[in-house]
Amino acid sequence: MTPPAKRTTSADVARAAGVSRATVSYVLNDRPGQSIPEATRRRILDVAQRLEYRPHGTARSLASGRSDIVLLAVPDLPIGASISRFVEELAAALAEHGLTLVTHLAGARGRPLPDVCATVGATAVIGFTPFDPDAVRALQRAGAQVVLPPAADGDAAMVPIGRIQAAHLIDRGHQRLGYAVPAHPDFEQMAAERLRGATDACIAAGLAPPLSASVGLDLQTAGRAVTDWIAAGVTGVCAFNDETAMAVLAAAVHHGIRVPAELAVIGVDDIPVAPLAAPPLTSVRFDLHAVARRRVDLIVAGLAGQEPSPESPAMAAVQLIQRSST
Amino acid sequence: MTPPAKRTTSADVARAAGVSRATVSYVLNDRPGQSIPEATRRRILDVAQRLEYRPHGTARSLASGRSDIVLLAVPDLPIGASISRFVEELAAALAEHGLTLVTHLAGARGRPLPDVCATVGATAVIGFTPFDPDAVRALQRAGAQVVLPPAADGDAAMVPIGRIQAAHLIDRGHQRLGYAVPAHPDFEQMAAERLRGATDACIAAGLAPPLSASVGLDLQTAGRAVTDWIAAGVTGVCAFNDETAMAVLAAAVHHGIRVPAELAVIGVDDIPVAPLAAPPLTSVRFDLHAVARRRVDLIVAGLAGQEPSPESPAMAAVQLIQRSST
DNA sequence: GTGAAAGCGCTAACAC
DNA sequence: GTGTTAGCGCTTTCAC
Repeated sequence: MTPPAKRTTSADVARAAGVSRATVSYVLNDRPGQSIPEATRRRILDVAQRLEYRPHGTARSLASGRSDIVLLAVPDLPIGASISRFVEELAAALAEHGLTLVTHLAGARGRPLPDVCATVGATAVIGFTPFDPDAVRALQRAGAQVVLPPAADGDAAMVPIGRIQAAHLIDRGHQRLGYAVPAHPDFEQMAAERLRGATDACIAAGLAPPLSASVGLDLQTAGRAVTDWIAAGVTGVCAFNDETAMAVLAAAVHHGIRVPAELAVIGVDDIPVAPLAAPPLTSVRFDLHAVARRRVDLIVAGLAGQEPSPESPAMAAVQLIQRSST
Repeated sequence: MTPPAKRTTSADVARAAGVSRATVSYVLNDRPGQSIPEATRRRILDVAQRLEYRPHGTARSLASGRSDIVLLAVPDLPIGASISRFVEELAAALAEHGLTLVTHLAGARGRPLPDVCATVGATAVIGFTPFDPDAVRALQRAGAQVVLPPAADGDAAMVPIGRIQAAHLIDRGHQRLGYAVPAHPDFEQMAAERLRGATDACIAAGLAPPLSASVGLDLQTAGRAVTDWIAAGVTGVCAFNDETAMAVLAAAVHHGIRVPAELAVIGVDDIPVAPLAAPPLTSVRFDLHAVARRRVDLIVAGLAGQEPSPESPAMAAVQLIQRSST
């Protein structure tokens, strides 16, 4: 039969160390202002280690009200590997504050986010795209103390990406730009932000805004976009992401259009296969580390009761990876 | 100031419905053998809905011992979009059983898995690659009642993939096969399983086992592998995954080797950009849905106290997506 | 059929 | 400094 595998409880530790459970609690959470003799302290820590004691998070959070669990809601998008880098950064940064990150994939057939939030007892919920006020309210009622991004804010971080892309092409002499928006409707909002960045760059350079076109991951739609662009005199295209960029690339090659001579293409994310494209794809990569830290700061501040936070709007450090597609 | 946002508690529902908390609990969990009048039942359900009552998972699991939370441990690998499809299937299948799935990305800088398990109070833990006995024990002590895959078992599901790949190439007349193992060390185990499948297929067809070579996501290593293969008379290559396959493809093109005429290549996963490769990449896609259901069955059985489960070894339904790289 | 009461493992006042 | 005590929100036996 399955071993019931009794967990080690805080009482076990207390007994083995010859102190009370309260003392154990104090030591393990090293609460300040409880001058406990170093000897006792060490003994308790020792015993806990030896017994492989692991605080029962469930009980702890019930008692304390806090849970130290942060829930990351990932939209059900065909997101690539870049997201896992972000998640990892986030988890690491949160861990430094004693917070535990778990992820929930939003998919329609799974459970609704507020349910998940209530089930795991998350203290904070982080999303990729901003939550609307109703969603925020629902999450709060489900126990979340902090919900990010709060309003239509966070996506401001997307703007610089488009700007960098366009600026790069403009730098290289392109005067008429195209923008490839992915066909997937869920990307719409994000794409609009990035396009805005590209538009800003064009206007700042005295050029016309980019000619945007919808591009799916197939030669059909990509081909149509490419011919339209060429017809309009576009010589450089910013793609929403690398997948879309690769579709543009493939379509250009398919139509006998030389890249980058006749059409330059730049993506976003620097996915693993980007260097393997023909020609290798120029891409833009943003500093997930910085973004993650920023998010974590906001959470920690929020949990500590401070309102939103002082400053720092969109400090997404964006890095350009130049390859031969531009 | 931030609204404290008092949660609706089961007591609130009880009061509003004019019954006791016990009754509310019975109705909401519809426990059998508690013949409760349909009228009361409906009233309680109604009130709960109206009050947006959401059971406090934390308290519930503390009281009941169960938690209905399943933790998926995702290895920190450059896994692509296929994983998110799998996660989604899993979440949906679990939801049907009232179980909630959350994911933890394993990364070294995050918190150790047993800690996460204890913190969220997971009832079951699912991994991608088998856990060794020590890990299983640690997770059990952290509160997990079921841990999958238990031993070096689950990966048997990988074998058919390699088999199908090789069989496809053999079918198309290839007599000498190559196998592209990814350079990333963490894929080693999985790759070995898939290679085993490919080897099986070769032997069954009276051919020599595939010539395996390590291929990173760069032209360097891929190029070396390709020239080695060509020198050895290899005409068809099974790649561990699509990324690796695309590296092989790119290297072949770079070396002026025609695909598929001189070298055919087949990948795994059918990632979004696979059709965009030059030439479009033949791939193998497995039925995540079936795999997910299988996993869920094992979990539900395990949670119900039944041991491992009756049968069904490796029923991964594998589907071939034929494109022009083979 | 429904309610009262005893905890689940832990934290946090408050006494000693 | 350390132990005692009262819950956190819920489930679950056991009376009514």
